[in-house]
Amino acid sequence: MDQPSRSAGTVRPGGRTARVRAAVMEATQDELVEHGFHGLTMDQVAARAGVGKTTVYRRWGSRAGLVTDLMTELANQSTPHADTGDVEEDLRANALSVLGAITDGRLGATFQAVIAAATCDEQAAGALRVFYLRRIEEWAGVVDLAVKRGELPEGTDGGEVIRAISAPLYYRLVITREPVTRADAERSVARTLAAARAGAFVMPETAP
Amino acid sequence: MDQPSRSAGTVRPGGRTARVRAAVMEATQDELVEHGFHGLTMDQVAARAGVGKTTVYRRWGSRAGLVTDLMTELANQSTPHADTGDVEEDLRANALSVLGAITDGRLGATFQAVIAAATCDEQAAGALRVFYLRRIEEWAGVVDLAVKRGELPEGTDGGEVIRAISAPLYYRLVITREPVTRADAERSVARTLAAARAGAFVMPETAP
DNA sequence: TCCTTAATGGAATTGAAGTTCCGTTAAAAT
DNA sequence: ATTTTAACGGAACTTCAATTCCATTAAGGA
Repeated sequence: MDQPSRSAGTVRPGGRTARVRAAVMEATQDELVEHGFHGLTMDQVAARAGVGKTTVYRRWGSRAGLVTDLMTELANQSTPHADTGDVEEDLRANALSVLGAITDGRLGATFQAVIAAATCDEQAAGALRVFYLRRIEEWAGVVDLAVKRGELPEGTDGGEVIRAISAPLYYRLVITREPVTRADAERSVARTLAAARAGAFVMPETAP
Repeated sequence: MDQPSRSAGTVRPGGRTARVRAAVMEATQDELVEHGFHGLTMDQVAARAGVGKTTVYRRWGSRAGLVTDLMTELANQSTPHADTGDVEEDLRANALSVLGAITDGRLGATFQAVIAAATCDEQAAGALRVFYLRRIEEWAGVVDLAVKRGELPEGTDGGEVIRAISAPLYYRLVITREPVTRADAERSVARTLAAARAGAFVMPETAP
């Protein structure tokens, strides 16, 4: 068979190839919004994009390949962290951004699809991990700044704080499947901040 | 076709029917451990259980039906919450129990499978929600006791505390897909407790 | 013990997802 | 403008999960 394949679309990326890619990505998102990841079929995507299904298989290989590509695209659009001069405000901005990514119609459907895809595909799981670890690293900066300003204890682990902010939201989304609201986001910020101020995010020294 | 079906196996639940059920549940778990939810097929389960696949389809309807049944069985085996007289100990017991459910070979594979199933099936999602909401309600008791003992502020929301304990563990498991360790469980307890002591889990009064 | 029928299981059928074949189209180089 | 060949796309083919059919087995009541 043709490879699942990073070879197609790289040598002549102009004109037609680019149009095909755009149409397929667009169609994939539309299908995700309407049917979710489990209802996504290569056939439907191809038809909707007005493209031969051979092409979709050749360039993306599988449903997971499609959502992985979509995720990679989102990763490149990610914005730098907030910097309002106040940790609480910055963390709130982060929480609301996560809330949006989860609940927002088109974007939310895409994220939820990638999460679903990650439960059954290594490639999608990898893309998801890379996306979030980058994002965590980026936003950890607001904690470092807060420490420098003396708002939080010396040694507070920024990455862990950022994880703690979004964890309850994803818990509701994936595990208990309760609605995720703005109030949940606000509460998460308040609780994480309380713990951080109490020094619960100060990591023990590991270096000699 | 036959219904997906709650009618079969209910009128004559003795002898053969019970044996078939036990064999199928056993085989389902084995298959989940080896191939995960996405690699679970009705065919394989039937073969492994030494049972006609018609029977599996008739009684469980789909892969999601199988894992849902498994989940329901686990729900009935759930144990009462700890009561050591010390919130920290009790919450640690909860965190370690969650950790075990996630990482333990056979049990962990089953839970992860149900979580995966829930991303693409309403029935499985419902079973998952019921399971966790029950569990949360059960363990919320340790917080109520702690409040009575004066260890935590009056009005602390037990359900929210319990959710906060496990949220970071599931976040690592499902979203960033990092290994989940005992240290993560301990940290989660420490942080949640710090926030709780600071009153961050006291819910605003809603009654007049 | 015998009878009724619930429940099972082997085998054939269906159908949709995935794959391959090969001719056609159009980038990009000359 | 011409040539080369990357990339596309229609259609036939393959594969395997899901479904249906019907004969067989054995619970549970008389």
